Order: sequence, then C-alpha cells, then structure tokens
Amino acid sequence: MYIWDLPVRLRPVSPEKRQIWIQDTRSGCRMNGAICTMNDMDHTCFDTAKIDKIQELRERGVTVYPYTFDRRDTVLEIKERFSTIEHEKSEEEVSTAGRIYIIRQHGKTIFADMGDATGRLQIYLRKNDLGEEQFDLFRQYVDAGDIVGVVGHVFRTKMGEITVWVDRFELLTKSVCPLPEKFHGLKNVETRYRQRYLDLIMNEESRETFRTRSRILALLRQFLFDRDYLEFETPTLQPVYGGANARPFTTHHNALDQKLYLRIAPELYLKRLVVGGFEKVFELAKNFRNEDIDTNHNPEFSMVEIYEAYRDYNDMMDLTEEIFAFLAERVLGTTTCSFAGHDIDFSRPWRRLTMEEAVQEYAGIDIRTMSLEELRDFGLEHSVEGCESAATQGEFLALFFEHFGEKELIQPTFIYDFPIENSPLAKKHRSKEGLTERFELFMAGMEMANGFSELNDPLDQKARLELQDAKRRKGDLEAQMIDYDFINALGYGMPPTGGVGIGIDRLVMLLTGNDSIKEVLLFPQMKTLARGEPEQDSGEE
RNA sequence: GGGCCUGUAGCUUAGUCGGCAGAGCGACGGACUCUUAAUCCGUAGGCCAAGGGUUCAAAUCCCUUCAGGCCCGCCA
Repeated sequence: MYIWDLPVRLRPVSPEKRQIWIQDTRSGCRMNGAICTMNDMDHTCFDTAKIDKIQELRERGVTVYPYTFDRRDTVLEIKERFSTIEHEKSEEEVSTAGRIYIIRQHGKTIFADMGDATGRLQIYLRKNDLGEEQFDLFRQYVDAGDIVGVVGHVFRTKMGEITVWVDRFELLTKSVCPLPEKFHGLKNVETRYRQRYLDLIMNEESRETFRTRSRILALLRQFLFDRDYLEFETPTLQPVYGGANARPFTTHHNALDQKLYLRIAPELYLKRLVVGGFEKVFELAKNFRNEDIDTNHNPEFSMVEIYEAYRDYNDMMDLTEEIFAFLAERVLGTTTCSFAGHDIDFSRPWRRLTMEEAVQEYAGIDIRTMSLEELRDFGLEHSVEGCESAATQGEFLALFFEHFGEKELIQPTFIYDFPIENSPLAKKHRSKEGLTERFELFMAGMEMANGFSELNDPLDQKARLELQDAKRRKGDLEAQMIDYDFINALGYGMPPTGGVGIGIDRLVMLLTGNDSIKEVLLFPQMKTLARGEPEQDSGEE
C-alpha cells in the first residue's frame, strides 16, 4: 500500500520513534489517538512505545497474550466476602483479573486500581514479595489499560481500602492504544458514540445505562413468557414492506436477482402467525426506516410488537399499562421517574382521551360541529402544517392533534379513536363513523406505543391497502405497498385480534433518564469519517 | 431542509475585541516500601478540524468545506 493511496495525510514527527500522524484529508478530522508506526500505515491508534514493550516482553520470554487465566473471584465477590477484613492479611487466597486503570508507584511498592465487570479494586505489589524480576516486569511493562490476573491475599490498607496484596501476577492482555485521562476520562460525545468500547471502559454511567437496557429486555421477555406469549423471528429482508408508513431501505439479493427491503415493521408477518393459530405472539424486532437522525430517531431501532387473539384495543391499552408499570417498578423500584425536567408518574390507571377530546382540550374546538371550511380556516389561522391539502374531517383531526396536543402530553396518556384516513391496518370503530379503534401512548411529548383492534376483514383491508398504494404511486413516499399474500392470509380468517407496538429505545431512554436516543443505543448511526478501503459492492441499486 | 453552537497535545482544557500556543493528566527518564486524581525532579509531544481570503502579522476576523451537539421541519 502506498502512502499516496490513503485518504489521509501522514506527517512524520520523529524519525527516531518512527511516529507519524494520520489525518483525514477530506474532513480534516484527526483519527483519535492516531499515532502509528511507519510499518503500520492504517487507521490504528497504536502507540509505538507500547509496541516496543511487547517486543521486549517477548524477548524476556513473556507470553503477552496468553489463552486463559484461572479467575476464581470477581471484584464484587472479594469486596463482599472481605467487607469486614482488618489490616491483617487474609488466610484465604484470592484470584482475580481485570483491566488496570491507574498505577501509583512508590519506589519498591506499587498500588494499582483494577476493574472488572463488577467494579474496581485496589491491588498492592511489593518488591520484597514478588522478587526483583517480577516486580520490575510490572513496573516497567504494565501500563494503564492492560489486563492482568493477580493471585494474593486480601487486607485493608491504613487508609481503609480493601486491597489485594499480590503474591504473583500475570499479564493477560497488553493494550497498545492509550487510555484517556484517568480523572476527567472520556467526555467527548462524538468519540463516546464512535468508540463505544472506550466509553464503556471509561464511563461507569454508560455501562450502567446499557446494563439497564439489557435488564429491561430480559424483564420484558419474562413478563410476556409468564403470560404464555410466544416469541418469534420474522423476516428482516422483505420483498414487500409494510406495517407502517415510512420510507424503507432497499437492498438487492444477488442469486435471486431481486430487490428486497429492510423491514419497517414486523406487523404483517406476526398477523400471519395469528392466522396460523398462534394466539399470543410477540417479536422484539429491529426496524429500519430511511429517515433523518435526531434526538428521538435512529435509522434502525428496536420495537416490541405484541398480538393476541380475542382481544381488542381496550385490552391492549391495559396490557401496555401493565408492561410499563411492571418495568418501572422492577427497574426503578418506584412508579415515578425523572425525565428531561419532568417527573413522570407511571401509577395506574393512566389518562385516556379520544383524539377528539384531546383536540377539544388543547385546541379548544369541537371538530364535529365544524364544517370543512371552518376547519381549514382555523388551521390556517394557527399555521397548522398540511391544512391546505386536507380534505376530510379525519385529516384535520389528526393534523390538529399533532399540532396542538402531542407535545403537551407529558404524563402517560392514551389517545384513542384515530381517523380512518391514516390508520390503514386498524379496524373500523364499532360505533363511531370515520374512526378506527386505534390508540397511541404519549409520555414526555414522545410517542411511546401504538396499537389497535387489528383489521381482520380481508375485503376492507384490500380496499384500504389499494388506497395506500394509489397514494404511493402518486408520490407519497411513506404510503404502504399492497402485500397480497398478507391479504390472502386474512382471507383465510384471522380471529378478532388486538395488537400493540412499543418503542424499546424510547422506553429505555425514559427508564434510564437519558434524553437522547444515542445514549441508549450502543452503536448509534454516525456519518462515516474517512474512506479507509475502496468501497465494496454495497448491493445498492 | 432551516437556525444556533462546538472542534486547540493521547485525554480534559486555557487562550477567541489579531502580536512567539499555555496547563493538568497521560507518555518517556529519574527519586520514593500503605498510596488512591500519590508526591517530587527532568524530557518529548501542537503547521490550533481542512481549504481559501483579509492583514506587516491569524488559533483569534471573513468565506467555503468536514464532523459533531442542540432546536425546528420531516418522521401520522
């Protein structure tokens, strides 16, 4: 590989140290920690001083990357087991391992802070105990960032800290990239997202957020399994996308020579399962929507969709409430949480308003008593987007709710009975003309869930999807395609069914107090910095 | 798509009504046997995100670009 082929600028710093900087010439952004050797011209953050140490260690016969270590105790176990230990060393021997965070050398002794998945622990090494060779090995070659295993006895220092008095240690992994500073740590938001592993190494709060996320998913599954719901996995690559109004990502299957879409929702497949006789089903699915990225949106996001036969939207509102209350209670230990300056109260029952009532309350008008002209005038007067082209009472209802109501809904609130125009998969209302049995859940001004009495009349469904398809052909980029196989499935008969979808990422935001979706996604979508390698065939059309 | 803000050493940052780019931590070398952001002495490390312009002189002022953050729009 030639230097001039790289999309970077290489700047020699010190011929002696063979160091160069790597800088992305397109963006001007310097790769984080971009020091590397002349022999290693790629986008690494390898530090030559550390690489030299590896070489020297090998010359001394040390295995720098051994295969295993007999770790018998975690940090937490040691701290709990020896919580009452005094200054005297324990009889019992412990064996533990982790990453070195800080080293404090004092001539012939060394203190270091070591961390594993359960916490941090101080270790103490003395030249007298280890012998000159071993002690010097640690002193000269072990750096912050390295992973070591230690065997020793536990004691409490004069300053009162539980500490492992090390009898012997083993280097388990040599780190060649520099760790961020020990006190301030890693704060740069962009680096935290782009190099999440580094964020996790350095920031306990971030680790805690993702532990909680994992726990929320486990609890959600437990809740549903306990109630005899079955979890399934339906196609992510779909020849026809559907189940929501959104622009899809497209891709191409080479062998089939066929266009495929990344799913925007699992809905239509899960309903096929209900047709097939599975009466209580759910899927924890990644959905992909080709939309903009902001504090509440990532192009791929997680959703749980739940369907249950012989239930309607009232039952699904109850279920949604139960799920949130259960998770809040188990995760937070209370039924309230603090989010973006609001105290959200999950205690049941939650407020339920029809969309008409919400518009009545927040816009101060009664839709049903107004003519289309009056509605349009009112909308234009308040500069409500989309009023020019709205042609039905239902469209105005939806527009007014979005404009006046949505952001006001801080405490958990169900809005129900949506207009039929923008609810092509929801069943017509049993008593109200022009409406469907559909609800959405709002909290902190965010849409958290969406559910309905599922449309199971195959003729009605066919007509409504045909209407969507006509809109799509007229240029509505988010209108749905017609999935005839799905319509045929309904044709065989789907029992009356209730369904709901809950946005997992926003739920995690709420329960962990993070007001950006990027803080609860391990690897949020970021724009690529530099072209490192020639682009492969992406499969894009 | 629109507005506001940010980018200085590996990390955290000072300097921004123009006048030689500073610090702490980290790294490297040395001293130190209960420290914990250890301490003390010394060394190296920056064309101030990139490109262009104004000026005797630009990290600083202007323009363009790149990346990120926040708000709005879009996402029912």
